[in-house]
Amino acid sequence: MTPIRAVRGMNDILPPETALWREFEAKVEDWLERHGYRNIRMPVVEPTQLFRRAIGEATDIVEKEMYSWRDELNDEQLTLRPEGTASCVRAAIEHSLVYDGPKRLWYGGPMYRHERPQKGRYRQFHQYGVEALGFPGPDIDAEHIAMCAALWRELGLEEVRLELNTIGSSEERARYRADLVRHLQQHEDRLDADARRRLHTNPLRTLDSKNAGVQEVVASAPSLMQYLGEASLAHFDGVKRLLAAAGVEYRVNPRLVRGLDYYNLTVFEWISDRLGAQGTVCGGGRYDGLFTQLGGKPTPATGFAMGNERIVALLADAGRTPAPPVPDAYVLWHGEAALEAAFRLAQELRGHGLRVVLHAGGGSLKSQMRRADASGARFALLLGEEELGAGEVSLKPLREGAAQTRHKPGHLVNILKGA
RNA sequence: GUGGCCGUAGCUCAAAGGUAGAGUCCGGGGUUGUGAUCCCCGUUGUUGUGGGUUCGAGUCCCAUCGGCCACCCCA
Repeated sequence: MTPIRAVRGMNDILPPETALWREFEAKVEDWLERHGYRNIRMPVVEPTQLFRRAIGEATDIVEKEMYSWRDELNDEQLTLRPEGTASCVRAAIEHSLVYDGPKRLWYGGPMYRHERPQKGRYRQFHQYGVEALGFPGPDIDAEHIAMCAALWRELGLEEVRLELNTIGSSEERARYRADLVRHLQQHEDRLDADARRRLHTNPLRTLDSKNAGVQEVVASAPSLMQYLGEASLAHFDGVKRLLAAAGVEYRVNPRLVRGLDYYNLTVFEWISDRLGAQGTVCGGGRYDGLFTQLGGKPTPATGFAMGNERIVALLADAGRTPAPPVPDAYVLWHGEAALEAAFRLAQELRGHGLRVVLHAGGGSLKSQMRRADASGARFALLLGEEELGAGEVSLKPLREGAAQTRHKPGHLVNILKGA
């Protein structure tokens, strides 16, 4: 019988790597709560229409990367969420979360995109998402960026750098878009297939094309910055000023555009050079239009998401794997009669808050001892050895080579706790 | 979705068309300080899968699945 394998691009995360994940998650969630963000949890499955409306029909995600199907029982079109912002805003509208004022929210969990797997890109991957709903000013944009900077510092990731841009309002973008399309069409012979296809669907995306010929055409194209009005420029200035005040370094990248249609004004990306082609560790920006796009009241908002696999990869790369928890005692037993006593002893010690591993299965005393040593436990407790008196337990320190001693079970708690 | 490289024991890797191996791990035993080191013995494979070429295929060819990398895209 051929064994069943995991679905392509969807990975098991195994010990000891899970220890690194849990440490990362604990640090991130502490950091979020410290910044005043509260946890929200949304379903993994949403109506397909949510993402079509929020992310945009002409985006790669909606065009070809969503896990979508028809639930025949209810005749509904459903989709495994490819990102979290749409769900979060949907929930905010559905439950009138901003009715009594703006909200700072965070969530975490798996996202699904049907892409070809490669390093740092998987079909099921994990994100932490952070959304600030109902805040209009550049201060909240800067807060998001600055809190990221703080997180990288706390995680010890010094090499992550910030790229920043503004993409203006939808009106400004529309005017720019028309001129950009005109320019691209004048040089259509030098565009690649992708750029041509996007001419009428998503021309802004050609700005960050890696194709050399396309780059030349883009270099001579008008710049979006020239189309920005006073309000947009002031917003961008506000963000930059606060970042400077907070000592956050950034590089303005005028070609930085986002792959999701809901963004406006501020957009940013945190990038590492140590991850190969998938270097973006965190990305986000402002999305003032999304609430109305999804049928809610006009509500300004900003947010960002980080790719957990990529960040954990950076942590692992830096050799930051935490030591596994060390048991206080490993209980061995010699003979069936001793198993019962060992079982009871282990239970009792655990009841006192001690970490106790009971040897399972048989094996020679030597192999049991090897297990005890491999477990990292501080002490081995042996029951049922011939030289021991009735009810006695032999206690052997595994670390510092001290002599082994004999005890009644009642004394062990104090010894193990005191040591 | 397109292209390049790669799939041999649980893990790390040998075997350049001619009997599938080593280290590690795991199990048993010996030395020992009932643990480490050291010594002896033992288990582990449809060589990813399916076809083909050949007297003979882990090795060559085709397909397929999976992995890695790049394009693409994004977190």
